[in-house]
Amino acid sequence: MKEIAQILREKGLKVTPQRIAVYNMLCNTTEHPDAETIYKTLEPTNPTMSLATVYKTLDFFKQLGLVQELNVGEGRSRYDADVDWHPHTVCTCCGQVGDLHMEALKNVSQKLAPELDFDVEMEQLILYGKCSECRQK
Amino acid sequence: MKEIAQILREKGLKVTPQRIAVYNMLCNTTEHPDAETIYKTLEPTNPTMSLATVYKTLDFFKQLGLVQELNVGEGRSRYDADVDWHPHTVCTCCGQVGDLHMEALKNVSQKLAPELDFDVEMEQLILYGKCSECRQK
DNA sequence: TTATTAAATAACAATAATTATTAATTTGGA
DNA sequence: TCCAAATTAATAATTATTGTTATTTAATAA
Repeated sequence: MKEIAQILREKGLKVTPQRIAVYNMLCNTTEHPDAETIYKTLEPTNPTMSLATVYKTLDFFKQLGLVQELNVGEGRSRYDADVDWHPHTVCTCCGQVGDLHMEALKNVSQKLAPELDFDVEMEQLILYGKCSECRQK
Repeated sequence: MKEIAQILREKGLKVTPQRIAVYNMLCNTTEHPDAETIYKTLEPTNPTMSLATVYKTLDFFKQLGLVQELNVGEGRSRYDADVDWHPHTVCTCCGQVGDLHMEALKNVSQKLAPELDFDVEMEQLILYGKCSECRQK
């Protein structure tokens, strides 16, 4: 886990308890939570934090490249502290959002970039289907 | 262009001017419009149609597999009458959303499915970057 | 052609996610 | 410790979408 305080200080940005709490929460989950979930999770330990601050902090981290925003079509954004490129899985049964780390899928488009009349900066691959738990039913 | 009236009739569903208007509008554009844009575009010719009807019609078509919903992270959904699988491009400069039709990118995940502990039903690939127009600046 | 009925629509209210505003607080440096 | 600028909490506002209901319409059969 990266030292968020240090990262912020290096960039000359202010270190606040709210930022540390949001970043640590994201680093310690694989659930790809949305803003509301992050807020609810942190509420017991950070009772004065507001939801708007969670949104602003996430936006701030996004600009810094510390978190990745993900929209799987639920009408709200999820967040991931793993900013290395990787595809995501979305279970159409239980809604679980997971990570895939497969070299074979990495930069699929980059390999085709010369053929494209498009300069790819970033790509996103989302697989919708049934997770292993839901398949067993 | 498919005959929407016939498709609806075959399935025993009602053919209404609103449904025909929405479907034809979507078939005649490559812009992947959102509900608001569809509504605004149809307003001159269908002055009594309401935005809620556009939403309901789109949802209805989605269930029927006549249109595809697409969320590229703008906080709203776009719609595409081309339901064959294809990746999408999103220009980070002008916001344009385009289609790609490349066999090489088709079913990327299906080829890897056996290795995955996940039963893929559908996949979505979005490439973010610069479109040809924006690159020339 | 008209009457019937179930489905669809328009109008509008309500909700949910997110962003904007602003006064008060806090951080990091002098 | 004090100060200035950045950040936060509280809350209002906005935007996208969905829900409700009375009215209208499409399809069918008399």
